Amino acid sequence: MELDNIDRKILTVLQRNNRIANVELAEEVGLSPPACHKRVKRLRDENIIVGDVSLLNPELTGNKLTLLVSVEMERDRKEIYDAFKRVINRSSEVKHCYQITGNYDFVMVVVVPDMQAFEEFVDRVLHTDANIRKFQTSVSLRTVKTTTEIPLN
Amino acid sequence: MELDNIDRKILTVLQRNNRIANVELAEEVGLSPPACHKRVKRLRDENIIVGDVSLLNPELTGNKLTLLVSVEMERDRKEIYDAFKRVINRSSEVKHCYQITGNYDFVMVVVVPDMQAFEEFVDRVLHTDANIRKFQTSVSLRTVKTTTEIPLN
DNA sequence: GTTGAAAGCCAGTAACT
DNA sequence: AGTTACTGGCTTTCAAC
Repeated sequence: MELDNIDRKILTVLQRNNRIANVELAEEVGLSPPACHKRVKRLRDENIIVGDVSLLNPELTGNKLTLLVSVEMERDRKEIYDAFKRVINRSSEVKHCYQITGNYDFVMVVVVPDMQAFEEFVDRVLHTDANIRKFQTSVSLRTVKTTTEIPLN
Repeated sequence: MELDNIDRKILTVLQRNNRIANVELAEEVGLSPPACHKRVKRLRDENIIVGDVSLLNPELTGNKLTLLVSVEMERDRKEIYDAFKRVINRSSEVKHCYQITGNYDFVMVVVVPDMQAFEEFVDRVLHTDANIRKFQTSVSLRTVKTTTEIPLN
């Protein structure tokens, strides 16, 4: 599926504000409301837009600690990796997880209310997995930037 | 501001789907539509909900490369850090950036269309900053997980 | 907090270019 | 692809409880 200029305009707007009225959006991108509506529908149907969500103020939620955990597995075996991925996806503490090249195999961002909750996470997810050789944790002092926006130029 | 159980229910739903009709949301959380509507309005007014956005399929946008870059600064000076943070916030390639403890000072997730774009980013943001001692890049083979949801329990 | 009602705007469809 | 025209439904607000 190809995105033309109007699609990109639509997506740029919706990535910042998806509660905009279709009539407004239509005007911003230079289309009639139904034409705009059809495009948005198509973008959703074709899974260009995969979700529509509210973002919460992280400071107001009581989740105060952000940690970065690098993980090295024992062996580069697919089943081992897949099992680990499954656990990660079930763990609500894990905000992001990337499989990477280099000294470590995974890096993840973990958000918890406090250190005790992190220790519980470590016990539950990391210490029980025999396939993890080692992991290294850094404390995040501050989230400098985090965005859901993908630039479309 | 305190969140009660109903607020948390509302936020849990809206973090997954903010296009739900107010009537439906009201039913899910066990309120009348006007009462529910007032709460959602309050949550937005009080900046508990900080944004409402569409999420795009990262695979369909032409941004194909995700890299993790760890950065070590020359000195731990606030002005140096602040200048760096400003550059990061202006760089649309940077999706996330955390200031951390440990060997490195920052870790960031950079998304670009290709390696050439990453090299341009390195030249523009990293090589021109005399306050950066070194940086280390890992290629992300796969995004195992990424979520905007904050657990509210 | 609730119900009920009213207003207006918008989403979503239809018919057509 | 695009438009205009329509309508059913929803948001949003209000009053009264």
